[in-house]
Amino acid sequence: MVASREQIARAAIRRLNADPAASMAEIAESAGVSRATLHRNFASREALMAHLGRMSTESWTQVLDDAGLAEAVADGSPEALRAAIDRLCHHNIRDVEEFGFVLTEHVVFEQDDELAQVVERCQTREQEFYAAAQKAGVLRADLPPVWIGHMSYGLLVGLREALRRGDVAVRDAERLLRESFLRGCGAS
Amino acid sequence: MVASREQIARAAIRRLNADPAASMAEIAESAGVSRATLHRNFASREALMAHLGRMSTESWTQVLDDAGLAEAVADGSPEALRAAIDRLCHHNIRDVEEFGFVLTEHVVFEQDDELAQVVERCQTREQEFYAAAQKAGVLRADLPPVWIGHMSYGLLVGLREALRRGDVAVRDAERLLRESFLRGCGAS
DNA sequence: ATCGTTTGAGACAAGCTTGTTTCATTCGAG
DNA sequence: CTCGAATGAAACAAGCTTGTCTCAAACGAT
Repeated sequence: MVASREQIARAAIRRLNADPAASMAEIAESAGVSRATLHRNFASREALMAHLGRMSTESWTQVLDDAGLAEAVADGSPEALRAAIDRLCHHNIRDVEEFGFVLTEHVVFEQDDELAQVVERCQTREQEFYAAAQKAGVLRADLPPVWIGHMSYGLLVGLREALRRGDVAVRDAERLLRESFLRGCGAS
Repeated sequence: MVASREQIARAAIRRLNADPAASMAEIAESAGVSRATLHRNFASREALMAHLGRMSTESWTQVLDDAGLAEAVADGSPEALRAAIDRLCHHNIRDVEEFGFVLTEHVVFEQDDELAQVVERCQTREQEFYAAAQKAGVLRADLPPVWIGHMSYGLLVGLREALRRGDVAVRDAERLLRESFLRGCGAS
């Protein structure tokens, strides 16, 4: 069995998604390798967490790229911005399914300055996009972009919990996220 | 110094809000008592957590009572239900400020069956209220009540994070929560 | 088949956390 | 003031986790 570094990392993510407090021994077991091999690939738990954090932030960056935020902002038309929001919801869902546990594990980022910077850059990108969407009249202007970012984060946490408990089907997730984000629960 | 059980519990909450992984020694220090006294009041960490969990669920129950959900459902008028939603947002905010760390510490509840039942009862109460609000046309009917519950939870997590990082002022919290919950971020 | 590499199992030390106990000190009610 | 109760400091054992190391076995390319 050739257990590559990345395979181990993916197994670690799966395990930590189910049990955020899993020990290195438990992670190794989930990955189907011995504790020794796990440590040969990741010198310490901190190193493993840093790697997972990096994977997570890279995935987030990828989400923002895939959603075409920059292009939508450059375009500036309401249609382009609206479409970007839809894509953002779409890609965020796969991100949540994959890296869910990172959402509430702030410790991962607080340890590593470099990682914290990437996170902040992603947040800034998002907020600038939200601000552009406000300017174009796609998002309401009476909510601070920074709050819209936190709200979006919160909705993802709630969605993850709903999926984890089986209260929401994956196929409904995108619609619920988009509708809740854009229109809320109030009857129009 | 008379350090009552409840004073210690409150100090523990404050500490755990700032550092969810705090050890018993750190909690004792934050409470201004020795480790021995902490253990005299709470035989084990599990017992302390169970007590904090109980406080949290009692507070949640109190929030639902104070918001007058049952009365609003009995009344049934859109105005009464709308007012109850406002009160729910209002009381939820003080709950989040106080018991924030519990939001993402599911472990607290998964340990204790009795606690898990109380949580479920609170969730059911909320969802029944949401269903009534949908029936009265106050909340849109195309979102499952169970999702509205998770969404509300998610918004509270996001709000807590926003408050914790100083991105949102306490005085704005209620309005942001209410507006986001009811109308979302999309421009009408 | 062979040789170098990778792996697993296990032992090991170190550190931290938890929970208990002891004992001297302090507090507070009477 | 006095005495019982509560407290703090310290030591202690036990358990878990982390990280290292060794060695034999399995693997894989040649």
